[in-house]
Amino acid sequence: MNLGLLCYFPYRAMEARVMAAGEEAGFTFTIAQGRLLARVGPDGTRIGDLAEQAGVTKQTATFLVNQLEKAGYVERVPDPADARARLVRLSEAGWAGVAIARKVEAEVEAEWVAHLGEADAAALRRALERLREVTDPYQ
Amino acid sequence: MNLGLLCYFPYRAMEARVMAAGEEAGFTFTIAQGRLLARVGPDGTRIGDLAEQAGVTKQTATFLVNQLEKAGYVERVPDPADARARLVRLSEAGWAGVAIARKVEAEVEAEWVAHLGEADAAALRRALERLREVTDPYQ
DNA sequence: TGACATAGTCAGAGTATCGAACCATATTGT
DNA sequence: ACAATATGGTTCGATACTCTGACTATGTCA
Repeated sequence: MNLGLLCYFPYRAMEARVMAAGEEAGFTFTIAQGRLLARVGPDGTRIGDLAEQAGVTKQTATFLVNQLEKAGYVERVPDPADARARLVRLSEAGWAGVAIARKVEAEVEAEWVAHLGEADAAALRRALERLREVTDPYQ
Repeated sequence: MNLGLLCYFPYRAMEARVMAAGEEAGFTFTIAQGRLLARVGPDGTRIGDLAEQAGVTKQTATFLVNQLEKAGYVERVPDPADARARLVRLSEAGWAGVAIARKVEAEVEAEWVAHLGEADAAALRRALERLREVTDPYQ
């Protein structure tokens, strides 16, 4: 079993738990929409940056942000730093969704830490952060 | 940054490298097809098991296996243990594709080990394997 | 033997994704 | 200054993926 695939299980489990909690709480966004929504920063994020971080093309990100905007989770505002760009920002409903996601993420992570033990969990985090240096071209 | 998301970067990087190598070598399967192909065991695997491991429904797996079968990467054979079931088995071309994937996986993993150091990489693997116990319902 | 469960497929519809082409604004070189 | 080029984003068209629901065939169990 290669390390990449071993990384897949926690990732998938976390995403499934977060999505289930979102649905439970009445949020209607899809997985693909959620992946973008979770990456919108506190002061807004450009479409292109969302696309890079989520691993999709700009076109796909545009499409998904359109859905999220129609559903009322985000809004587009001009980017004061560049007239070509627009910032995607969370609406109140978007913030509520992200808040639930963060809460569930913390819960799941606590379960994992309990399973691994504090020390091993901390080591895991450090190793993953270092691995990110060579696996995330957009960090 | 939550642990689930930290797991996403290596997973995505590994998949991208493997897919790129496959394309380079003239293989034509898509990402979704590749995810199934990579999970076909040496003696064949049932559609339902492929679906569970890849995280899609049986219907989707049926669809993807149809594509893979048309493309000549797999074949369906009766499961001697259960007349309802059929085993998906790799064809010669399928084996060739998987062989390349395994080779690239090993190369990428070697890069990661070089970056992390032997000891930390081994610890990472152990932690991920233990995490799998609570995040992979189908192990 | 009948009721129920399981493995797989088919059909239909919705969602996601990409490549190509395009517009508007920035940046760069001369 | 200004042409050439790069960048951020969008639209369009085509394709791939995925799901739900309904169905057949076989297995299991009381």
